[in-house]
Amino acid sequence: MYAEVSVVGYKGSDKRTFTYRVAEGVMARAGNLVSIKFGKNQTIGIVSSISQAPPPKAIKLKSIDAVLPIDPLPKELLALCEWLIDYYSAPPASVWQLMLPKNPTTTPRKLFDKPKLATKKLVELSPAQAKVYRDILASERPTLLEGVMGSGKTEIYFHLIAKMLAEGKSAIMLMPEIFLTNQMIERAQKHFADQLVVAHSGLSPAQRRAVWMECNSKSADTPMVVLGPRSALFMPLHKLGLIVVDECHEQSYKQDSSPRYHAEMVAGKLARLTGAKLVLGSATPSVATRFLADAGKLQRLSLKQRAIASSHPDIKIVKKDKQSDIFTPQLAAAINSTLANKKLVMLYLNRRGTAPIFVCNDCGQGFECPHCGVNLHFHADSMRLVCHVCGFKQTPPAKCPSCEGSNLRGVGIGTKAVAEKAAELFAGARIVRIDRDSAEPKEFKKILDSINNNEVDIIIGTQIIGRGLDLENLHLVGMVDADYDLANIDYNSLERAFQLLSQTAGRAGRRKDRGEVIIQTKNPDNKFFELITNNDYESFYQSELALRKKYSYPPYSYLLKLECGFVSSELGRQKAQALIAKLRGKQSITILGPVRSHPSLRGKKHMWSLIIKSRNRKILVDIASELEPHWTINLDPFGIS
DNA sequence: AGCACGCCGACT
DNA sequence: GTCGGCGTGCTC
Repeated sequence: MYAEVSVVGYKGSDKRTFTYRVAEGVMARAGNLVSIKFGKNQTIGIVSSISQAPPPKAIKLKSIDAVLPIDPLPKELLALCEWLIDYYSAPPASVWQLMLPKNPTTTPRKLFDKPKLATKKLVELSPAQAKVYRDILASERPTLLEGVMGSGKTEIYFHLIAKMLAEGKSAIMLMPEIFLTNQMIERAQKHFADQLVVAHSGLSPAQRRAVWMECNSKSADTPMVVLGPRSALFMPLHKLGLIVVDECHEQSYKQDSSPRYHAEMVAGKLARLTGAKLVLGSATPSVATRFLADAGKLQRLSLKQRAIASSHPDIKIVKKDKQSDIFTPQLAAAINSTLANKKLVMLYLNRRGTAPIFVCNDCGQGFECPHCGVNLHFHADSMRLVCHVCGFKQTPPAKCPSCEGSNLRGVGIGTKAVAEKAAELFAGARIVRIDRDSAEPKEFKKILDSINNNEVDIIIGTQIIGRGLDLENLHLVGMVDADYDLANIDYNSLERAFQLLSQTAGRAGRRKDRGEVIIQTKNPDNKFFELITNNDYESFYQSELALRKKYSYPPYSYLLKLECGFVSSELGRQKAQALIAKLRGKQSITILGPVRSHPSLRGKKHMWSLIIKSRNRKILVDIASELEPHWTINLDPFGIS
């Protein structure tokens, strides 16, 4: 007997399976994991099929060494992986690795104590929630659920999950990593107790393996709930009844290493393969997702009012001119009065460090990361120039290396500059800064605790504070420089800005207290701010969609982003030109580039990229599948730069 | 991923 | 010459 085996240790893209001999007496079935030799390495394979006939070409075959004592994987999941390889033109092994834990052979010790909670009864749904719940269950189509923060989406998810469990079916609930907080996990644990499995990034490899094994071995008989980030889609569940993708517009649902999949799309495919219900939830769905609903592919439901009565915050747009300080008088006054009322202030600026640029004032000489080619940011507290891509650090030189002048300085502002200035202006206020520089997991928890213990007056941070933090006492949100979010560097910048600013603004005010938001900008007349002020997603969507149509960007076209890198920059440019020449004359595509990538260096390699646009996705997939191996393939990239 | 092979420019 | 860095191809 012969087995077609997907080899996890194979990094190429041209072959999908390898044929192995199955020795007499070895029981191998499709879906089994097997231990095999590949080249000189011992690796793991997944049996995709078994056949009696030897392969047509005479090749020396190796034998399967052992069938691992693990139940065969769900066949829908194997089909999903096959689909993923085709749909994203991804290296097969990268897809198999998604599905398998690091070392599936080792038997786990007992790793964690499952909470023995009596299952807490679910809160009864309001009439509006109950209608949404019924419509989701009644519809053949997947659902796009539009609802602002606090509108009670989570309760609906929980009711749907409970219903599935009662029917003997499992559920997957995806959230962006940043929303997967202790609070959320505890809430889910209270309701689902030992039926719940959480797959967050804090798990050790051994715990991850235990969770994986539990899903694969138990879920055929005992339904389970998996709560996790995008990778949770690949948990081996045998009877799947429901997939929820919460905050489905979040960028982190697109994986930026191979396989470059989007969890929204993959969830859709898995739902079709398994017959599971699919719910996509967001207050600000991506233009692409909302467009699918308009096209009739999704049922659109919405939860208009917040479950907890409170109104949309009062949003003021304040003009900032070239001379303005970090804080306009209006923002400074609002901060002072908020502090006087013992309420919390949140200041948002989507840029870390003290200054994003460090230059010689005499000759304009800048400083770039030797590994990435991006400009280094200045951090005044540590007196370092830091690369925000790879973390490279250097001490700023005392003299300009080009003209020997000593007028070196930072230009522009980041969160550290805001924190410094705030400490000066609002003496006595207790200030914390939250961004990637301060948000090491344990550090982050400490900061959160101090906020919850009312030991903080002003929180300063990047987008992490707009998304992750849910604070009762928060009254004022100040956006220090909204123009940075609007800087038009990509076709989807506005969409991202709308999501970020409306989400961050939504943090202000709770219950009786109507929140206050002050947005500082040099262009207060920009129509965009009117839409933010009125929380008008619908108008934003319509105007953005018109732009996409005019310039033929998604959802009116598909994109393929290609990247290559060589030690010689010239060689990369030549390879790109050669590819363009080869594609010249091909129908229904537009090629943009080649341009130097951003970041332009990856170690010693100079990176070049191209964008290929088409209204026909299949054309792009075909182009991708015929490329030389030095190209990295990114279908449906998040932006073109 | 690793490893072998072959190409090419640099240097004794 | 030949050494080493770099790019490519191969693994049932």
